[in-house]
Amino acid sequence: MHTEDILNRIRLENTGVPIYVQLREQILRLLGAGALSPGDQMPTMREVAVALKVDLNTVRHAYDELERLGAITLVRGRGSFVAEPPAAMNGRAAMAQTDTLAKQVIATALAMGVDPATLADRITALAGKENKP
Amino acid sequence: MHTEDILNRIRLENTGVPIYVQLREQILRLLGAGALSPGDQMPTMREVAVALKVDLNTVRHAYDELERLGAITLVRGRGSFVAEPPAAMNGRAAMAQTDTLAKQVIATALAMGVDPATLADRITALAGKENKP
DNA sequence: TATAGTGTACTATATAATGCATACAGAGGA
DNA sequence: TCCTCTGTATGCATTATATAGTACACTATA
Repeated sequence: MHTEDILNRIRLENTGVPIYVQLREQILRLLGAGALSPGDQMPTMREVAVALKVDLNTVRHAYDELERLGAITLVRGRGSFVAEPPAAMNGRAAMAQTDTLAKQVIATALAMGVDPATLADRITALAGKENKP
Repeated sequence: MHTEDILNRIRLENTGVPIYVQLREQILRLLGAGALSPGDQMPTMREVAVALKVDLNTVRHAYDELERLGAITLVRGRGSFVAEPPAAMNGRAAMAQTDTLAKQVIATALAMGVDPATLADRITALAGKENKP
């Protein structure tokens, strides 16, 4: 809905994982879950830095990677905005890519002793949490 | 099951996550999945270092944390051994583990431009096929 | 006893990450 | 224009991470 949703949902932990990686992953997840729509303004780098009590450069590191991944767009003087979805969603190539990733995930799940079907359910639940009905 | 199972299943990636954290998490998962039984000998620190081409000190960092978490026991001059299961790893932790993997998969999917929900459907479909040989 | 294999413990070096402070440059509104 | 907000860019200090090399302490076995 609003940028506050992003800020309120990010939780930084002390697990040895770099802060900018945690930011990158969690924001990616939130955007995928539909917390913001393409074109919506992202929370300002300074907003994130202040809200999460993290350095501006650390936020910038995360935002830079998000832009490199095509998830957001940085505009000097204006702000950061959610990019259009990667356009790869249509076509046969996308299906092949999805299947490849699916097989990979299944292999990982089996190696971990996790039931793939259960995992799939959780993916659906976590990814669809904030989808607008 | 042998220690080689551990070595063969560990995959280190270039995602900004420290190597010792990747080792810690993946070994934890493998042990939780029953790759080795309590009392079994873990791969030697030097074995891990050589097999994965990382420094002995880095492996030690991971093993130290695994011991601190109660997952393994380090015995000087003899080796490292799988500790008794913390008893908590079987109930709730399994769900948490599934959720963690689900979140990782979602992040990966988004980075690849794949819709998580679509991916979940494909996982269900493909897993159903392969589970009935 | 002697040897090989184990975990343990340092030094040293290089790079990355983080925080803090200080700016600079472009966009947009009063 | 002036002001404020934005992203962008430094410099500096500190800590964390990773690698390399060397050595020590302990265990088990030949």
